[in-house]
Amino acid sequence: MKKKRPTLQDVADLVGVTKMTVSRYLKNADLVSSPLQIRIREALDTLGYIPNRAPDILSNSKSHAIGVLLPSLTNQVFSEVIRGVEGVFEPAGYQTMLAHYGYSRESEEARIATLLSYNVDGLIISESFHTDRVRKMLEVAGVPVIEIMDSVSPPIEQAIGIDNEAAAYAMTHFMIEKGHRKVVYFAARMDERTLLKIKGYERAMQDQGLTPLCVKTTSASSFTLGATFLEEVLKQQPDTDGIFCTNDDLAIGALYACQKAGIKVPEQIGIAGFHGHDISRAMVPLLATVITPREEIGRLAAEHLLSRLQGNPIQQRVIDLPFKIEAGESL
Amino acid sequence: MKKKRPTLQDVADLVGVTKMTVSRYLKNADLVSSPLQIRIREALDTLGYIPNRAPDILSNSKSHAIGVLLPSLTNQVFSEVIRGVEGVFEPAGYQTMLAHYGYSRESEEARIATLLSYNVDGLIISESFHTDRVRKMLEVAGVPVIEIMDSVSPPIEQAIGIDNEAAAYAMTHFMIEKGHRKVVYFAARMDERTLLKIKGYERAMQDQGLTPLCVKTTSASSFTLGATFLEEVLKQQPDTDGIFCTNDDLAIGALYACQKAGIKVPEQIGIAGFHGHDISRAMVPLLATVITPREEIGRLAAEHLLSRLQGNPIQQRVIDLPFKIEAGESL
DNA sequence: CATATTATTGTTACACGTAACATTAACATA
DNA sequence: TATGTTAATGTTACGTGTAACAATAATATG
Repeated sequence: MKKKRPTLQDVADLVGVTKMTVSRYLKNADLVSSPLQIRIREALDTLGYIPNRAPDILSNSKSHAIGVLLPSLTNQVFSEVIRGVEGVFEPAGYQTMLAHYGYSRESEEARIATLLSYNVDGLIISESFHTDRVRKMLEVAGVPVIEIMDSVSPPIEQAIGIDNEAAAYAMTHFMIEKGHRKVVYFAARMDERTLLKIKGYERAMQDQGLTPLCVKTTSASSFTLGATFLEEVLKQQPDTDGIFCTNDDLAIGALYACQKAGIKVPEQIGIAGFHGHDISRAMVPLLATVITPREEIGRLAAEHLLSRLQGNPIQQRVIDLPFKIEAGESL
Repeated sequence: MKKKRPTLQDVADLVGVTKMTVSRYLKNADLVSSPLQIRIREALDTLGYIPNRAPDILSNSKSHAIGVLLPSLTNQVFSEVIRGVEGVFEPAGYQTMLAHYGYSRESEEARIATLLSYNVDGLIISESFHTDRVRKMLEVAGVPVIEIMDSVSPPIEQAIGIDNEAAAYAMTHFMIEKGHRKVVYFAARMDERTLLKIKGYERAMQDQGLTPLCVKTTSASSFTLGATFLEEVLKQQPDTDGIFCTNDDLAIGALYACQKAGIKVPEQIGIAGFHGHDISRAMVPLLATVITPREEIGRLAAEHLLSRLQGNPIQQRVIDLPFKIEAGESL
């Protein structure tokens, strides 16, 4: 009953040639004679032929699809990474298959297997620690892989990102320079990058003889969470005079909570975030934050992957991109 | 040189059975004898076998992949839609292929063709107007299609969304009720949904005997744009006492600009946004906005698509979800 | 013990576009 | 006219997992 969609053979039959001739037309119209070009074009139109990549993928395993595996698709950070990736791959004629693993290693394994089962030509993934099973899969699959977000070393093949630990160290140091002493760190999610940032923060505090203090949760960050954390800290450590948050969301939440509570920022408490989203750079007061090159990470990852798909060798194993300390008005 | 990744045949050879037996094991381990189960498991492990969906897609054209086509992948609205979709399809064992078309119809055609060339089992798309070519493609492909975002009528098959025009009408009406008379509309992008909202706004103004005024641009919205628009309007229409923005970004940008310029919100100017993102519901003052069920749209679209993939008929052609007027503190 | 039944594994064919090679037709040149 | 060259189209084979059917072995039943 449900007629299947037309194949090349159907088109060829309508024209009265073999499917190979139609295939040639599709690849490059000038490979067939001009009268045939017209008739084939008409037949394609009449039947509404839609190309089918499956047989080609099967016989030469080039899918022209690349897999992008991220912890989350909603987090704004990763949205911007995706924009960077798509900006390169879409014009290059590659289809991106996005997957997310919700920060779970098990899920990461399953997602990579799925992407590979669709014969993606390359992978962009976003953690630097991987289980042995994942490493084996990537090796066996033999597709180029790029790890993004942290400039981790040594990478499986190639890594592109920032030095999260150094970035957190720098911002903490900057806050101390600005006169904040009792600086508390607000952490959420507790993923790999957050752990690195905590390390940087703690090191910076200790280097100045100060005592680090971390408020943590494994759940996702949000504006509300920033506010909740602030209340908690003010209750337990009323002399806190600085808050460094693992991302802008927490920072903005904390800042609004201060405004509501009548606490002056930055006079009474200095607040800093991480990433430098648009909102942080438009709000009043401007948020102090670490500006990270999220879109560029995506763009570069895609460009390097593309280069390797074109047969070029790895150019640079680790690409460490610069971050920037934005002073804002909240410190 | 580059050893290709192992096939079922390689695994079968190692065990000393036919690939059919291994295929059975993969589908349901109990279909093969227990001693074989162990040996197959070992062989799979040794070789690091990765399933290959291509042949199956080719022979029965069920890919267990669904295509999601959105105007933009970075816009927070669509991020949340994606979350809703993935929340359903991921546990159901479907891989989503995301694509975006940057609000261009040409690109929409190309992207749909690409998704179909990978034999997606179903499509979620996000415009209600489509070219004839697109309609033909969808018809020929014979896969279930769901249109999301606006509760448009009549849909190709099924549409899920909100009534954008009614929502804009309701908010405009609410602003007028609150005493704002010279309400200006800030529009960006000028996509289908924005046009509907403008229509609702204009109708509401006219119904109250007021003159609608729209500030427009085809470029993307941003916080900065909201600020720019505000300056412009204050120069040209200094007696403006209300601003209704096509999304929260513009509204927040305008609100911050007011704060910087010393204009009191809502006393001098009332400001309203659209969508009700987290930030709008956390900021000071709370933004008046239309709360839209973005994630639910994604979730419902996925659930209905899944139901149809399981062979069920269309249950309801148009699903019109409720929006909510959030009064906030900015009106 | 013979036949029926079930459990387990094997065989064959298929999906469809394209690379590689083969053929035919058309034209040019000596 | 015979041979060489090019242009245009055709033929064949291939990739890999699985449905459908076939065959065999093992067990049960009368």
